[in-house]
Amino acid sequence: MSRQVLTDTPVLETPPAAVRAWTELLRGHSAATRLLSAELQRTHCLTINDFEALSTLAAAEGGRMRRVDLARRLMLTASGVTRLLEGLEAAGLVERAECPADLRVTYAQLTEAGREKLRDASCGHTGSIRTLFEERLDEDELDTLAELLARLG
Amino acid sequence: MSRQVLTDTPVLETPPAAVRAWTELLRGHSAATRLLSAELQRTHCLTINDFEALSTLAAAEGGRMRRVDLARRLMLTASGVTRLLEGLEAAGLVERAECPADLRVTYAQLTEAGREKLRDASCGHTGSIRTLFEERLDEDELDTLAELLARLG
DNA sequence: GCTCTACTATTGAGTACGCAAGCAACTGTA
DNA sequence: TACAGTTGCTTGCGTACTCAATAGTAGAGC
Repeated sequence: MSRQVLTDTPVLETPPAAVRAWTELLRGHSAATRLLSAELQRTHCLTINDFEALSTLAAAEGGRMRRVDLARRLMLTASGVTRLLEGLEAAGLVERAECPADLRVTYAQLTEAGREKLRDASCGHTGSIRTLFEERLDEDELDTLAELLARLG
Repeated sequence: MSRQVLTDTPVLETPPAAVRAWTELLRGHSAATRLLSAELQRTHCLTINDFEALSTLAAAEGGRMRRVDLARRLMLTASGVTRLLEGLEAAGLVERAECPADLRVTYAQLTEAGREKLRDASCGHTGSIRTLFEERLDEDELDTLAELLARLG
């Protein structure tokens, strides 16, 4: 059996731009997530998705959304949203509301406590986000980044 | 107790660019990850991190890295890498190698089977990535995206 | 030589998802 | 009215992580 040949790697010398973008997306997401998640957990006992859910509901008309729409918005599966809302309901931040027009659907309804929790957490969390991103990218770059990423959804 | 006041939301009308970039990062990552992960799992029984680990090792000198360096590269914790490599070792794709100079460290060493698995999976996975990204962004935009994301790590 | 601190790696416990399967309610077709 | 297909939601189960605690090793200061 011959020893390992000395060629370093069978991989292309310069990977396609798409692959670089993908690996940087993975790394960037991990880095940002780890930092912001730890901060949010420490200061307000919320996960990132908890916060995103509260914030999405707050922006929705009447502070309510069908669970399935919330799932799509947060890029979760239906079961993912069930589990996420379990926690928020247990904490009294969100409650269930029926839909008289369609008995299959139940709304996720932001409570007053939820709105308050969001107000409390919002300022600090937004601050963390801005610190992280604005330290590294200027305003134009952030716009560009947001616009390019949006096209992946 | 008064009825809910009619103001729609207490949130700023236009969120700062950093916040938009962050939420689009979350959404873009979810969308891309779900798609590519399902594909890779289906075609080669690998998770995204399995693939990234193999590919990172293949690009490293001698096909080996200290576990702690691999962790940093993949944006995982030390324990995360232990668990990830457990699976790859069990599958015979990676093996342990001692470091005579420092008894604390053990290398993760790509095996020939691992190199082969990577070759098998590489083409299809790269294809999926390119399809996903190049359908939505052109070459310049991909470069820009990669560069901007890289600054978050 | 010793001691103290820092680093590498593993393990146990807990968590946040996803997928597959299932139930109930709606919709369209005949 | 009856039946098939779709949609909204939940549940059981598996998995890929994390953090906290632990053990062994290295290196620096004395």
